[in-house]
Amino acid sequence: MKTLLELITDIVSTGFEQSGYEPSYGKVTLSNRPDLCEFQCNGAMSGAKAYHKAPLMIAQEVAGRINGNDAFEEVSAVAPGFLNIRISRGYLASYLDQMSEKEKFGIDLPKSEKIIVDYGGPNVAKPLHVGHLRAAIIGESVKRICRYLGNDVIGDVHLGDWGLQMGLIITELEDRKPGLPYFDDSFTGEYPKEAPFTLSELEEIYPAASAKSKEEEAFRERALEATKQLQKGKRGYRALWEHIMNVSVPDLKRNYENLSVEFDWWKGESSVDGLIPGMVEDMKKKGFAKESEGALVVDVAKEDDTKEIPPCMILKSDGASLYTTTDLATLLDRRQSFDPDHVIYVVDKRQDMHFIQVFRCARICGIVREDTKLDFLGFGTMNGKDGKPFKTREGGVMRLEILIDDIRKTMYEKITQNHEIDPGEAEKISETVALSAIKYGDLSNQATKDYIFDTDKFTSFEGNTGPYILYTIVRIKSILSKYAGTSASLPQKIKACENESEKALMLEISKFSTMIMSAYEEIAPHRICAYIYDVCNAFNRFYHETRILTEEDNARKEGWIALLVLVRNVLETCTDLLGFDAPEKM
RNA sequence: GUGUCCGUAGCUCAGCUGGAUAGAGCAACGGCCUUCUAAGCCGUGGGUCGGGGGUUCGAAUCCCUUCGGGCACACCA
Repeated sequence: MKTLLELITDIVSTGFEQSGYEPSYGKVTLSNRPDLCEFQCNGAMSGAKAYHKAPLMIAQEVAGRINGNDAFEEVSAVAPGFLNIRISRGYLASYLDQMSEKEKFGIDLPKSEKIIVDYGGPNVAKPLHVGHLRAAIIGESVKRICRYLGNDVIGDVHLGDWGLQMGLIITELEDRKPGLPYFDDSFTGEYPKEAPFTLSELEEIYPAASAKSKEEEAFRERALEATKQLQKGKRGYRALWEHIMNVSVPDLKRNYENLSVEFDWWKGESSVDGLIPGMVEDMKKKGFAKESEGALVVDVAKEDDTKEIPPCMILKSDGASLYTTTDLATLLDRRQSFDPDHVIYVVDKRQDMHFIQVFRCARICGIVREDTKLDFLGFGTMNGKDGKPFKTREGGVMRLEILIDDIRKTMYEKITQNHEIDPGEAEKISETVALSAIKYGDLSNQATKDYIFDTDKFTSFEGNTGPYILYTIVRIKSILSKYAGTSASLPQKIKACENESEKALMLEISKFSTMIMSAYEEIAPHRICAYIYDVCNAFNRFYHETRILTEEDNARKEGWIALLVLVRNVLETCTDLLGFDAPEKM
């Protein structure tokens, strides 16, 4: 069904047309002066020049023509040429009625596409830290939004499991436990099933090895060689790699589950290793890849570049593959197994150069279809209150688990402070609310910008926060469940509103379809946050001045309940798209 | 150095496909609970939209320039 803006635009456009003007001048937008009107049309001013007429005259002409329309309460022409519109209560109510009857509130689904959202990007053998938080939160929301709009969507975690970090771990392990059969080239038996390390050992080995490689050139050389040997299929290294995966991946899964982040594919760089030789051969054969300074590269520069774009490196001079190689092979794999129309990467914005190169190279070499859309949603850094990258108090990297746990504890304290509540229940609720605090705090900012992670702000129940949103939903649910206790079924029919706060709430709700389309087209979850915040404010105002359950006029009461059902459904749909839920009470 | 993103209230952020008086929240101050969750609502104060120029009837928004900051610039990922 059409959006409210489209419906009104149709009427106003007809008004322009009937008055002898181009109908496209009838485009209606939300008013930026809510004190004067709800909708406005500026077409008379844009058209004034073309018709050599005073804008106000045009506006008056059109206003006269459409003023009687029963969609409008009032249409007025105002200097210098604004067309100010107030919508009629009956028309608004019937629009909301249709919203509540229709699937997905009556949005017109775009043409369905096959989409892959590539987010997460954790490295195995390394604990998730705050740097992974944004990818997970934003990517999950983007995935859900795409899916809601009727697309066939795959979320791929795209593990970092094939690069130098694996070589570093293997080399460090060899130094620590040289007796292991994995390092004995003459060993031909079966390797042990049990991993020669625990998760916490593994998590300690990587940073140690990483630090060592920066200080000892020889160690780094060995790690690079080990990486290459692993990729070439050295038996003992592959067996070790399996162990690393088996120890690390379940832990990653558990962590993502705690964040309500769910991947359809747990593929990684290693998954596409087999595709690399053929892909490279093909690039060479077709003449796209050539040798440069010992390495194999594809020139991706364009004439109109405003700066130099370095060639895309496919193989290092030692013959090993790297980040770009696996990303290209991944695109190839995706084409073969899923053939997506659109791939969206949710990755730190510092990697934009990498993706410019990969995208160009993929097109030049024909790895993706010509019409496949490739998008890079680069997100900004999560900073601490000091405006610098988020760190622990000691200055180290903050583990994700610790961060989440801290927020949960804060939430638990707040919840138990305010109410008498069963500790077990408080525990569950604080988990739910903490997740909303973290996710909303992130998503309410534009993804592309850096933002400040402020625990005090995010966990507050006041202002534009997750807990405030949940609190509002809980209020609505509370009324509805009380009403359900006294009545067999919830009424569906929304009545024309009587007071201003009710109309304001209905107007906010009516913006859903416009909002969801722009959130989708712009890949911008923060649009949803801004929308539900407005809806919540409008609801709380309405709530404050309306006694719903004690209303004696039954018809009026039922209309309100029907409205509340719609508001709740819209809000819960939105929070689900953001990746969190509301509890029944809090 | 080159490129790129950003600069809006004391703080954190919206608004940017050009429209009327630039919006929220926090913080400060003042009101509102015998009644559906006061974790709420209502109100007050707070701004040369970094500076300068231009396009336009109209610019926070588009263009140029300048200052300040973040980030990236082939053998890590």
